[in-house]
Amino acid sequence: MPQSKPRARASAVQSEIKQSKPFRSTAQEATIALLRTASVVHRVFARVLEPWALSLAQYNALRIIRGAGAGGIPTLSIRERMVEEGTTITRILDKLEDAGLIRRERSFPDRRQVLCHATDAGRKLLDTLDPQMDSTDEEVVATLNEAQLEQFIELLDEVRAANARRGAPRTAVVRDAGPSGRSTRVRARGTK
Amino acid sequence: MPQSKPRARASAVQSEIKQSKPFRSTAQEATIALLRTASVVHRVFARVLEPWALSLAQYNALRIIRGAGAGGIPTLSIRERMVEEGTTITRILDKLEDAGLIRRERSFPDRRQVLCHATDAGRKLLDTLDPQMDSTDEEVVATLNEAQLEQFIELLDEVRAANARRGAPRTAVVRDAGPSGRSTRVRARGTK
DNA sequence: TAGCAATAGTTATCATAGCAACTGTTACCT
DNA sequence: AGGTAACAGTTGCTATGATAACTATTGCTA
Repeated sequence: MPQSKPRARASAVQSEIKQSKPFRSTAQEATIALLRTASVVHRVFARVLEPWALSLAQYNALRIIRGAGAGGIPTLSIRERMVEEGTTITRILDKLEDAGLIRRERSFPDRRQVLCHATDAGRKLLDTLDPQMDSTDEEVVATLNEAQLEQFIELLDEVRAANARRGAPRTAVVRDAGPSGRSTRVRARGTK
Repeated sequence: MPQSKPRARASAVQSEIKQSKPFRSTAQEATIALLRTASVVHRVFARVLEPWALSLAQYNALRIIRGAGAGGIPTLSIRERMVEEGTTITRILDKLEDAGLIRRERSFPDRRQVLCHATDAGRKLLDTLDPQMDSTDEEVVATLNEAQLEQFIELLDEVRAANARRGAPRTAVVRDAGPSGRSTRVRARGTK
């Protein structure tokens, strides 16, 4: 892989973070731009949700639960669908339940599962929030035209797909196998 | 910008998070892709740094401090240059100091400032880490060619620039371009 | 059918992000 | 000078993220 070529174009990130020296590579500039941009956009959404005392993670979970409909949805299924596949799903749901936005109940007959349902209050809150969040989506990327948007998504998808394995959260891990080699529990995610 | 048109191309994000319905808009798909991708990439870097018990934020701070050279650098200048412009710079530096990687001292004659310097141990650690981190930068975006990389960076820069104000941390330090040339700290919220 | 592993979820611990309130220091302005 | 505002940085509080250890239930299988 060729290291950075000298770059002609002025760099926004470079001036923003006041680096005197250029990035060591175009690749580095890209990764930094990605992380910085996501950080900024994350805060934009957080600001929108702030008046309702909802975090972005809570909002996402709530939307997933509403999307599941009357049948409810088990806890870990929610986690799989979260935007940031955090491992803290239980506490997020605790908060939503405390706020009266969702309801949880053990499922039958598989009593291991806990099914989550949106309450009327939860659905009502989302009805209020949806238009604002939709607008925010549009505003955040408003500087890009349709073609650029498509490009943007494709580039992001490629990068994410290429790093999905290395960047997967660490989940269930081994309870040491021992010499028998009998019981290696492997990562539930990132296996294929 | 028109709301979502029906989209032909298969969506990676869509299948990953198991949405049954399509995104409500292309804009939404883009914002979700951005946040998800950054989350994955962040973890990739975290994994690389994990053996040294360094967080990505700590690594960035350390690099900034090393870059400042012998003169040292004041605390808040570090924060301005951080990739994620977090407000927790003091505690990040505490950890680096506890680990013996940096040294802090009150500056003279302006005794408000605290200048940070990299120790020999800090510089040595970075010398070890730099090649690995450089490789990781390359690996993360390895699926993109140079032209795509440039595109990627430009799109990210545009989105970030457009949201910089709304997405700024609340106690952001704003270098006011006022005639006096003095810098002023304002609350991001009431500003402009 | 006894034993063990896999699944579903919770809890504990630690580190970090975000905000706001606080201390100490310097600069400005009259 | 003296008062006030601005600056530099720290600390407390709360929320979230990452990981691992734990309980309870179900399923496999020998």
